[in-house]
Amino acid sequence: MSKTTTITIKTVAKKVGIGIETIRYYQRIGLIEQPEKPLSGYRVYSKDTIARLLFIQRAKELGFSLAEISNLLALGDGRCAETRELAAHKLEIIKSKLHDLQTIASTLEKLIQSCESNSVHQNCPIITAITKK
Amino acid sequence: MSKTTTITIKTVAKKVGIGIETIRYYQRIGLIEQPEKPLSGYRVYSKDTIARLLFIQRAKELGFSLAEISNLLALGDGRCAETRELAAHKLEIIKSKLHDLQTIASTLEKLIQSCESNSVHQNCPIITAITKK
DNA sequence: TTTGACTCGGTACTTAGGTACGCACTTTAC
DNA sequence: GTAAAGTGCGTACCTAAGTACCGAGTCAAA
Repeated sequence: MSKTTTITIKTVAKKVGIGIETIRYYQRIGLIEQPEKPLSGYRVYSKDTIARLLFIQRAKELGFSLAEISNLLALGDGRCAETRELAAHKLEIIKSKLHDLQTIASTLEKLIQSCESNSVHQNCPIITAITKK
Repeated sequence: MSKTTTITIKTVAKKVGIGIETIRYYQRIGLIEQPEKPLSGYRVYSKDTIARLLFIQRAKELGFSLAEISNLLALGDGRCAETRELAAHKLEIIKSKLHDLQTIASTLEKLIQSCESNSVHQNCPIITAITKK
């Protein structure tokens, strides 16, 4: 009496929370496999595919690119050191980006402040600062 | 007796520190103007163009997109409040990105640590964590 | 059985910011 | 005066991660 839904691509998309086109795209670039196509009819997906897609989603949230995720998946569960290497490298890049953004934010903050304390309507300090650095 | 170099596109590129193709690209998208072309010969650039390009470079360093820089340039020096608005909006976006990256960095850091204290060769904690979140 | 929803497969388009190429000219250096 | 270097212009290509669209086939419900 259980609803044995055949898992079509739409079901997968819903479960994972992505679009059908995205799944097809991942298939095109080889990030996930396409299930065999029955002689006639629609392709049927497995729970493994859903799990893999969920993995991909979470890795994306951690800032990994699809290419990097592909590597992570290829490494799998058994090569801890290499996985750690990948993660550490990613962390370095993220830290460097963080640093850059912090510099940018504090510069912008200063510019905005100087602008706020500017009563003259002419000669915007922000523009001046960018111009004359 | 002074070296009156005609400012050709290559001169501009060198002074600003960008490629010729980039200058042409900026012309294509209307970010900078193309000087009139003499009936025969090469286009001659002005110091204003160089200044404008330097402005663009610095604004880019502050995280502004070319579209935003276009707005900044259109606002010019006289509309301080609007410029400040643009900058403040940018700052908000950058702060939000900063926050996201910080979250990502600390998650990654934890994962890497758990991986380092893992003596077993099987079941990489990083993969496990991404899988089971 | 027919209609509407779904799927397949392929191709094209999107954004942002360039980069590259090819051909015909022009300018400069020797 | 001739060769090399530089320029103009147009077009195509690049990355990343999708998104959109099309025609033809398929499935499910009424």
